[in-house]
Amino acid sequence: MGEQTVQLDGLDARLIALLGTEPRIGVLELSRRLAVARGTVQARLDKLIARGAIKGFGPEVVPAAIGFGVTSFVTLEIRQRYGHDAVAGHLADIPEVLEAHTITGSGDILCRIVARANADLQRVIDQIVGYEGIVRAHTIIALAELIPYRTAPLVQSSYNAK
Amino acid sequence: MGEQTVQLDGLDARLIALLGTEPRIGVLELSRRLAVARGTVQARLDKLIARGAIKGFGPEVVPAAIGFGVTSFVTLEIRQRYGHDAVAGHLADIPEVLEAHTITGSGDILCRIVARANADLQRVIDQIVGYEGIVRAHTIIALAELIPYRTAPLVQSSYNAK
DNA sequence: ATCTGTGCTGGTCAACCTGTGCAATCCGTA
DNA sequence: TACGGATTGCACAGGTTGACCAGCACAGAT
Repeated sequence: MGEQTVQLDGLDARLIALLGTEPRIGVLELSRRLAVARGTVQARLDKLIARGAIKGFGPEVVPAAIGFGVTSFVTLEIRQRYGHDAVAGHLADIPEVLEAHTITGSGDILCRIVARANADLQRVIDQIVGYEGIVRAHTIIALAELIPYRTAPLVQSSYNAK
Repeated sequence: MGEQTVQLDGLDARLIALLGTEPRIGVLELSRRLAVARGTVQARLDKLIARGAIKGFGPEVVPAAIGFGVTSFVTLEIRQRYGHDAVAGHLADIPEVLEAHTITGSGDILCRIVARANADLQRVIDQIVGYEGIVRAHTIIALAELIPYRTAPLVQSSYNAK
């Protein structure tokens, strides 16, 4: 359940866009801005959440703002017989690992790491490769954020107009 | 303003954690769960937001749930004289580009791309490399999400206990 | 043409929450 | 000991929520 895909329409898209710009807004205010009935907004929101299109409204913590100014992408090569899951478990224990994916191509896992500074990044990477299931790590440091993570344009482009 | 770093304490961390698990919760309910006064919760939240530690409470849209099941990481090599900004502008026009960073090492820009399917990914990449400022693209496809994007463990580990 | 399910509308209701202001209290530091 | 900053408890008015309902419009099925 929830793993299906949802086809958005214009109202859904406007709703998400509006919530994106003014997140703490209420359902009533949303209905006013969108010029629809309050119940409609409630129903749409419920549906989007129920179907998994919207995961949640969690506070978006900015790592850089709480002292983790260095972002890096690390490609890991793993010892196959250990399996991805075991390695994933190891990575999950390290708070600085913000996400991890298995990937195609050279390297087996790509993960996003943050650290307080370059020297601190070294510590984190040492911690990662300290696990015997990991053979090697290739580190790429992010210098500047050209496009911060966003989904708004995607939402806008993804609905088929009524 | 907002680009400084904030030192969290235990209450901040608990507050963020609680908001993470139950995002639609109100300030009053938060204060009850944390066993502090409502005004304190409000003050803390305001401060966290004002200092940039929390960027917002936007709806977290799941690309996979609205039809974009393929995630990939693309490394771009650019023609230096065009400059990063021009390329960033081009990338920003493509909705499927969810984020982009300048990076160290081989390649100049790393970006995260989603697409409806592998064939669709080809279309998006063609669109990206169609710009003359971009020399080459190396594509890595994400097969599975071992660790979905998270900041909770980071927040937990980042405060110095009172 | 009629029926039917679905979604939207506009309205009501009681209960609750928010934003705001204020005086009192606590606590670390000068 | 005195000060400033943070926290607490309390109060108020106004707005919001969740739940409900009847009416209506529309598309598809009969």
